[in-house]
Amino acid sequence: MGKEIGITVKKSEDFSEWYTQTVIKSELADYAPVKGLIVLRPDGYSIWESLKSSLDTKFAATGHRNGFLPSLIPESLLAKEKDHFAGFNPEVFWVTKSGDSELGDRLALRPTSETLAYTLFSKWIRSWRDLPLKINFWNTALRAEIKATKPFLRTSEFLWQEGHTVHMNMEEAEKEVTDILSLYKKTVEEELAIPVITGKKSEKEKFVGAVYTLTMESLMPDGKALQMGTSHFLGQNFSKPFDVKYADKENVESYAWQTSWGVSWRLIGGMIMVHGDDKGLVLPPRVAPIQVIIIPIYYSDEDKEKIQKISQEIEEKLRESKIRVQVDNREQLTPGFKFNDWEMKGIPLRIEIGPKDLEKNKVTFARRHNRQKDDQEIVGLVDRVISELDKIHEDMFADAKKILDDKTVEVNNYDDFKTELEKGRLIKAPICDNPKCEEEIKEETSADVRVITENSSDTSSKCIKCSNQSVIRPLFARGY
RNA sequence: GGGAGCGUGGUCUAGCUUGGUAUGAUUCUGCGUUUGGGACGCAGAGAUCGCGUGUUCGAAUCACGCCGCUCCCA
Repeated sequence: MGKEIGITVKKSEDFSEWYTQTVIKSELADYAPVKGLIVLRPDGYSIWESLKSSLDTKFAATGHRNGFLPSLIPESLLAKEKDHFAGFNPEVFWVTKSGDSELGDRLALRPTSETLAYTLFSKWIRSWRDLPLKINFWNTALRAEIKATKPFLRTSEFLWQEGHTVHMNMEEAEKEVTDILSLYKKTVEEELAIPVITGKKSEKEKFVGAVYTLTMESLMPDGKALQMGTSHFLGQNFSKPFDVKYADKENVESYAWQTSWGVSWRLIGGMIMVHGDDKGLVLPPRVAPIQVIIIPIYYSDEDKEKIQKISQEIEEKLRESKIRVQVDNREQLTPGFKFNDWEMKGIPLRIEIGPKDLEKNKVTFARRHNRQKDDQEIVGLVDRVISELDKIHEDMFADAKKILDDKTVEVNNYDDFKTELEKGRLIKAPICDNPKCEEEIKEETSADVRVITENSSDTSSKCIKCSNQSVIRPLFARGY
């Protein structure tokens, strides 16, 4: 008995079902009453807040400020940049009525805010003294997902941040795009312990309306790549239709150079997939809503009093050192149940305190990520908890990095390409500069160019599709 | 775009073929005993059987329509 309480499938056997159960049962999120929408519960939101605060600190340090935009965009605005509109139109939710009366201009529930923000930018920017303009918005975007929805990965409304900047020249804008990508990479690696590969998107996969898109990608355990964040160099593609102009020092008007970039709660989905196991969630310590859970164990009233007292003392000390800690004092549950419960919820470090430990002036550490247990002296405990949490983070990152490295392979022909793809690999393969080849590969294998890394030019191989001389060696995979 | 499955207390589920307002477990509440890897006893709570229409004396069950959810493949 009891086995049905936790996750009922193995991660390696039914990944999709495992993912859904883990999200719901660990109480990160739940389904909303509308298809394709989810509700973030406090544990899920807490992770998002950690990411938000980490990003906000970095944004502020690089001169960005936060603002807020409305969620409705008139159709006339959204349609101003043609490619952009064509790209987003199929998944736009339209508001056509207020009460019973039809609206004149349909209103879009923002799928992204470029058009709205840039209308404002053209009002705000007059001279070179107004630049650079660096603004970020924490909000949600709505993109209708009719089929194949999945919590955090593919939902019709998602939490994200979208940054928008305006610069005097191309160099500065391009530097911004690169800086943001490395800021993203740092955040994902240092907060979520997820290794990523950075580079450029292909022409085919770039953001509609951008000159080029930088991306960071990671590989999930089911062999699909997940785009974890993007940073777009927009050039003057938007400043022209939206009239974002400034007067330079010689009072000559020119169009500004722009960027936009974003990460979403998809990062949480990636974190669940990369680190989770058959027992459920495994949380990276730095974003865990609870980092340390203390389980008091006792048999007699006498023990109970003693152990609750020491548990509380340890809790207070840890809390003084800014560790997110909680004592599980639920009396109706046995320690065994609590162990399983907190493991399903992914709490990185569990401290068990019972009579046997106290006799030795010790407590027991149980680590979630590798399930190792050992004794620890109570003296100096706080310092050891702090270093243990750091070590857990490093371990988790190293494990994930090893898997990513092991699963990244190079091939030189189409047959090997297909074989490796079936094994769920991230594949480095040479292709020519004919966009048709990329397209046909996608049609035939459903794998696409995920990222073109730096130094990936390769003119000495043959395109895996047409056998003509290759140009680059990008990374391919099936994507989410 | 194509296909499959499902909808019954909070959760999982029996019943549906062969119509008679619902089975069991878990959860929840109270009391007591318990507590080192998913404890137990007793008492109690909790369901317009996804929605609508029809057939019928009577519908979870039959018919038709609708809605929703999940999964798989392109």
